[in-house]
Amino acid sequence: MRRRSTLKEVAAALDLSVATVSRALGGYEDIAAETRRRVAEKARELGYVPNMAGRMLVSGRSGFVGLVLPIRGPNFVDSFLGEFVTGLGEGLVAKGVDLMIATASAGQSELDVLKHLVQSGRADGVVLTRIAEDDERVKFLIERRFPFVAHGRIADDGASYSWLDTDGKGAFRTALSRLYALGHRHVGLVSIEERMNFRHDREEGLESAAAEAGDPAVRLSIVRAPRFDEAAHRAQIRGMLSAEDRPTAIIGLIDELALMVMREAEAMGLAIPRDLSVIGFDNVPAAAFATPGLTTFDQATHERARESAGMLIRLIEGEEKGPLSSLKVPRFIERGSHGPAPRHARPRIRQI
Amino acid sequence: MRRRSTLKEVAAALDLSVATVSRALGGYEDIAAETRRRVAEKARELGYVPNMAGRMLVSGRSGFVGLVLPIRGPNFVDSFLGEFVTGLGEGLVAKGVDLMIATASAGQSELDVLKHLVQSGRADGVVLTRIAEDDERVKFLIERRFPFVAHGRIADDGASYSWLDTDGKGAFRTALSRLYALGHRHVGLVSIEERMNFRHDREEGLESAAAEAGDPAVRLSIVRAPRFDEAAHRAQIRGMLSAEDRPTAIIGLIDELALMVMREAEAMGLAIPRDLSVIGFDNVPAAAFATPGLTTFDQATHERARESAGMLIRLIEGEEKGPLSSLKVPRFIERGSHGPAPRHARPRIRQI
DNA sequence: TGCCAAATCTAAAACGTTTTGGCTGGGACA
DNA sequence: TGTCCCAGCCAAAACGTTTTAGATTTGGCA
Repeated sequence: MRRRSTLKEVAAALDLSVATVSRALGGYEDIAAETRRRVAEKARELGYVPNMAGRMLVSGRSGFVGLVLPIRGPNFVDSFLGEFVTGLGEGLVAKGVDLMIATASAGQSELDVLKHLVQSGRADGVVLTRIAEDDERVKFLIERRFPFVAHGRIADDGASYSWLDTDGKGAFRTALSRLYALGHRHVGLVSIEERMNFRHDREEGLESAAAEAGDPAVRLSIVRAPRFDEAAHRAQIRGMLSAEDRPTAIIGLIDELALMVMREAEAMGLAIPRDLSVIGFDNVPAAAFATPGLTTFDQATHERARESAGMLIRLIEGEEKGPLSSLKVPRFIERGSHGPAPRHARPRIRQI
Repeated sequence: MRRRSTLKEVAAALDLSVATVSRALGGYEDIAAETRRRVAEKARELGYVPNMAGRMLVSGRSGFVGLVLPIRGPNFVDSFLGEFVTGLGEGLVAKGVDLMIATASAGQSELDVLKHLVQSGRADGVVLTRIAEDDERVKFLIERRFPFVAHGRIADDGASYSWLDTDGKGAFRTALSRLYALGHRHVGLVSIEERMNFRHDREEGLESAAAEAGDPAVRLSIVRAPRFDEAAHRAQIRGMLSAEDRPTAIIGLIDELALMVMREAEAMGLAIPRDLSVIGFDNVPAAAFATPGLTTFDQATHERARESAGMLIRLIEGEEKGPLSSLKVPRFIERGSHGPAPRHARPRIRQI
């Protein structure tokens, strides 16, 4: 088993100086091509791998990009985050940057973790997910002039920092207009309580589309419960479905909620899409697999994550001065969970 | 916004030497208590945060532990891995160690990524998940004498490296004997094709328990499909359920598969648990939420991950010489998805 | 032959920390 | 009074790299 060797050792083996070896490996032009070749060969032979610490020390960069996992639990790494992390990792590794994942330990807030990350210099830039309306992490980073990319915008000003986002507003407008065209007039939305940006965005899309329909018959019913409180969500869904004038279509803020609607509806004896149309957002794997398949929107999380990696690296390298941004329109995936509004008498709800 | 300051600056501000400041902050006894106090105060005042690179360089440690994400996709970060990552992160941060996540980019194997991680010195130790039978990563790390902890054992020798694992064998024995006691004689298993350790372990448990029942009526039907090939799994499940002499109980190697069984069974008009008992493994959130709730085993992934963090750190610090190991028995979570075998499907033979 | 520019290489400094092996001054002790 | 010890502090080296400013060599040309 060969020990890791250093520049000094490679230099000694070739009777060159450390500086020459360093520059040769760096591909500098002021080193003769032949020398570069010899150095490269010897380095390989000795199993030379640059020491990060040495490099970091002089460059002032850590070669890491940080991601702070949100604190919710116990399984807050949902399929979105999982996909995001892998996409990010792939995008970074392609540029020779590594990804560090920071988690909060008991008693630490997400902001504390972020501060530690930034101040210790363990990361050269960070990626933020799940931007809240008026997010304190964003404020901190901007004030600190620390490179970051946010997955999601802040409600008001989108100009002062770099972000990339999905057009949830547009997506939910699309959803409503499709449903409207299919005859639905009363549409439900199962949403969350947290003041997240994407929630705001999507709800706004739904509301604006409803208003623009110019049809007094159009009606929206919105219920909200804390993000991970399944019991509360279920209760609200049941309440919505067992109301005398229940919606003929229900949209889930995210697939998870839409799938919950489907299951509750089925448990109550409603057939989908005959008695109820359901639309989600995210296109999680389970959405394709549900019966019927869940109609939803795909935001290509994996690709967006790769893209944010590239964006962040450009920011860190200082290649770009101004903030970057990118808004992508999610793809509408039509499966079997939505259809024409039921014409006639509604089936009796099975009491549970 | 205050710039990060260095030891030198703190030293200058107090008219002390860098060495003294370093030792004072390190809490060494050969620095007067009063001096230590003054140093600590000034360091706080100046916002001193130790520079990792400097520290790494002299200590030879990076302060990182690595985890290589398995390559499968697109969403290979399932709920197990998500929970594992957060648990690991929490366990590490408590010790001042950070977690780096390495992903493979196109064309790289998981082993390549691991090698890079180890050779570049970016991590002081690694955690391995999803151990295959005869895992090449394990071999590499052992040969290299690189500290690591595996979540899962290698089939043959469990002595030569550190691991922690769940007693899947015991769990599946439990599952079978419970089902047997409830009158089930023909039990199905929906498994995967990959030669993973946990698969081997659990299947063995089932088979040994079946053999030990000493009842010729006991019969096992096992089907296997590639881990992420949902279509294949569904087809196999349907095949199993539509057979003339279908099992009265089906066990899923993991909850995901068990839930799939439940959905397919319901789609085929079978009531659970009246017509079919289903048992899973993992206790994913969806298991509690399914109707009826899925009976399953809980391996407390989060806590196990924390534990592996502690184990790995002890290994890195060199506090422990010999390999460490820990085998935990998963908790049997009885929900509504299993019950007595249907009478008509099979004559009662005898109670155990 | 002498000079100059280009090509190639190098010494040394710098990055921020920890650790080693002292140094210093004062009190205890003979 | 001289010697020794000890608490408290420090200078310098070391870790491995990159970069800067220069040194050396080579060959062309007058």
